[in-house]
Amino acid sequence: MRMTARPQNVHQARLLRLLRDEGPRSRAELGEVVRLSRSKLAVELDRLVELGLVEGAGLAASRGGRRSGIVRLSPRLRFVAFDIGATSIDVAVTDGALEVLGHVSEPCDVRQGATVVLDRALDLLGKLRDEGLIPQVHGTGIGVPGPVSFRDGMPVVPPIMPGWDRFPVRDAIGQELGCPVLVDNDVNLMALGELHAGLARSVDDFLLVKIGTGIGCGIVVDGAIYRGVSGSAGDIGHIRVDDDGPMCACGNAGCLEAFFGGAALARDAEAAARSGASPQLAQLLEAHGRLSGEHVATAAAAGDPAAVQIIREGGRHVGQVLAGLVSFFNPGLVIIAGGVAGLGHTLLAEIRSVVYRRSAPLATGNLPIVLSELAGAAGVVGGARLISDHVFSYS
Amino acid sequence: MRMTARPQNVHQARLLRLLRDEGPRSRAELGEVVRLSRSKLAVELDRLVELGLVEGAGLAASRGGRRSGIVRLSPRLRFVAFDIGATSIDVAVTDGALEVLGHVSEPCDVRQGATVVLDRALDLLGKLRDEGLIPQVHGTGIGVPGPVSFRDGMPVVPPIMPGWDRFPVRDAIGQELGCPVLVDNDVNLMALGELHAGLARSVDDFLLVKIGTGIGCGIVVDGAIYRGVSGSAGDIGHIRVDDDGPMCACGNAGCLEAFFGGAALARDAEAAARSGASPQLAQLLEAHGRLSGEHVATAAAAGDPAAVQIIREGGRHVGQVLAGLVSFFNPGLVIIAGGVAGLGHTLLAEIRSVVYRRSAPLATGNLPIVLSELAGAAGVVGGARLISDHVFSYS
DNA sequence: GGGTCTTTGTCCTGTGAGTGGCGAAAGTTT
DNA sequence: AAACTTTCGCCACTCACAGGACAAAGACCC
Repeated sequence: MRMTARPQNVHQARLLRLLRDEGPRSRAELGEVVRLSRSKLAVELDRLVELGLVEGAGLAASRGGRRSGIVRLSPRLRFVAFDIGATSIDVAVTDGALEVLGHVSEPCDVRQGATVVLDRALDLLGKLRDEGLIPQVHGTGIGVPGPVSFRDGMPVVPPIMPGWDRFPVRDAIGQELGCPVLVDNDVNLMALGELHAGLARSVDDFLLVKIGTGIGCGIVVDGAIYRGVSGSAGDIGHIRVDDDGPMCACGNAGCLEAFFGGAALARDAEAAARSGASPQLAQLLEAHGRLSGEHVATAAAAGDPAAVQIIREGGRHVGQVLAGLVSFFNPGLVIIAGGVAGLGHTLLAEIRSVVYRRSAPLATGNLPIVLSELAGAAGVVGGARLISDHVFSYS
Repeated sequence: MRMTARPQNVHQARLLRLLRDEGPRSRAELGEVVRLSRSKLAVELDRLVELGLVEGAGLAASRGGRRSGIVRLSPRLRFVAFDIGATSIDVAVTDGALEVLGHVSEPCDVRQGATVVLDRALDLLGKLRDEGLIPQVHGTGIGVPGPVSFRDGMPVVPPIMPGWDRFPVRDAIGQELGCPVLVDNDVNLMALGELHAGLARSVDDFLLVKIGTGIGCGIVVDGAIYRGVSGSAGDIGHIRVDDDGPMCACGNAGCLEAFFGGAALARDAEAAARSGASPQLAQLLEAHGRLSGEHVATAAAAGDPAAVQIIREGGRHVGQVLAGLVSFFNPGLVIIAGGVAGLGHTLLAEIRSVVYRRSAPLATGNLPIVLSELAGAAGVVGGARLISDHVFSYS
């Protein structure tokens, strides 16, 4: 099998990223954007066509003279993204511009171990392949719900992924699919997704806070993921909120997650149901046997005061931590994502209120705090972006 | 007057930074480090000699054949650094390798306003000039104790610098000295100083926490200062520690600075003196009229339990904030600096204890937390480094 | 419909930067 | 003193790139 094509120099890489992010362009327009002579541009484009990465696509409208030829990424380019969550697998296939062509998802407990879960993910990919969506895979991005050694392409001592520690995910999937593979933390991928297709498109430095089973933060510095020296940057779930807070699974008291992680939310909701503070939640508890964030969202949307109160308090705690991080990091945007983003504007309003009150004024002067609009797609788009940045690069 | 020389391409810039950081090198050794053919290396070095930035310096020891010619930065290169503190001015002159050749310091209240303070700084520079230390100034780095718009080269709404808001420091000094000038926050410059000459030389991502009149943090990402979108990154003095804490000048309660800034330390020390809890501090208070961090350090060194207790509690609060930042940022090193670094190992031990206990294990796995060893020089070395990075670059 | 102007794409040649070989110079080792 | 090693200047050869000339394609004017 032929190795998938890669750009041969920085100019080709630049052109590929341009076509990916800005869409098809006429040769004339490309000439104005990149700083290359007409001859060299033509040569590089010809080479990209030869590599099968780029192709002509008709003629552009005239700008007063001869019509210029439009150039686009080959429609046969395919990136694959696996978004392994704590309780779900998402698999998607995108074209070269990272538009999602197919997306399947199924519940899956990550605690079943690396082999089982990855096999399941490959099965799902097979479904998409059967639909004829995938002539060839040019790269695969994988997100996992825990800390990752990006260099090694494997999880390292992940707290909620037994059986995954130092499992060579990148190399195993690379072997299987015969394409470049990169592995990263799932929150980082969501941040990349927002950078590519979401509200962060024009922002260089921002934070994405994901509140779900756990609470994590993707950090983007200068348009790239910041991972820290051991790949655990953004691990904000166990930042201390209050010494007198509830005990956390990590052994300390008063962690953010102990206040507002998935388990904490269920705990508080069930307490409100049992104490009689919330008839709505009591009803939902009886119907489902247990409660989760979604039930709280439902109850709050129906006007249940206890549910609203739970969300408010959670938002306040998230806001307290976030206020400190905003003062420290001075981001240009903060995005709130994860299952809990369904809690909507009650949550957002509370977070905003705390952050705007407690962060340094210069840092909040022009700081939007918004809910993610990508829903489930952020992770897989981010995975595609991760590997596409790699494939569309030249070192 | 001729414009000071600058490198003409990236190779020359690389060579200059190499000679600055690694010291004089033989042409043969340089050839092994940079990826250039012998001929091109010779050409670029010749041009640098022509520009007056580099010169030959005899022959290296033989490595088994003909001896290679040693090359070094011109000994006539000079960088100037102004470190404007809240209550002091430091002015230093360095050679091309950022070795401090002359350093003068005097007390000066920054609240006298930009014109007065900068004139004073220029006077001090005049002293050094009179000593014949400065044939020509190739660049000047300036640190000020407040937020800076790096792009504009001026302070922006600095809380403790009345009369400095949007004063064009960079352009004014550039006009005066006729050389490139950059202005940055003083904490950022200390971080750069540590990066160049301190304990962070081999670390790409680290934090420098300065505890003095205020509390701030320099953030280094990938070997460069991270400033955030509005230049206020690292402003950690008003991160919330405890809702029930003392009121802060900023209007909120329980800020880190309200627990352990310069004013808070004096307040607690004087309270301990007056309450009779500390005879040592009472004595010092009587002798000096008021107390500061240094007095607490003196008393603690002499074994005064109340002073030690003050330091311990301060360290705990700093540690609580820092633990969160470490989890978030996952640095490779944390340096504690500022006047309070004189509090020494009592402080350090307490900070370490809290951070190692409360941060994510992966982030603290191999995280040194150390006291700065550069004392007063960090700021000026950082200033020289800032402008030298700029002058020794080619865009 | 024809002529003129504008824009785009291709071809081609001149230029200039950079590579690498060769040999002299300068040391070391035997 | 001879043989080997390393360094460095010189030089010719290569190759990539810029930019002009020209052809193709279309707009606009009369």
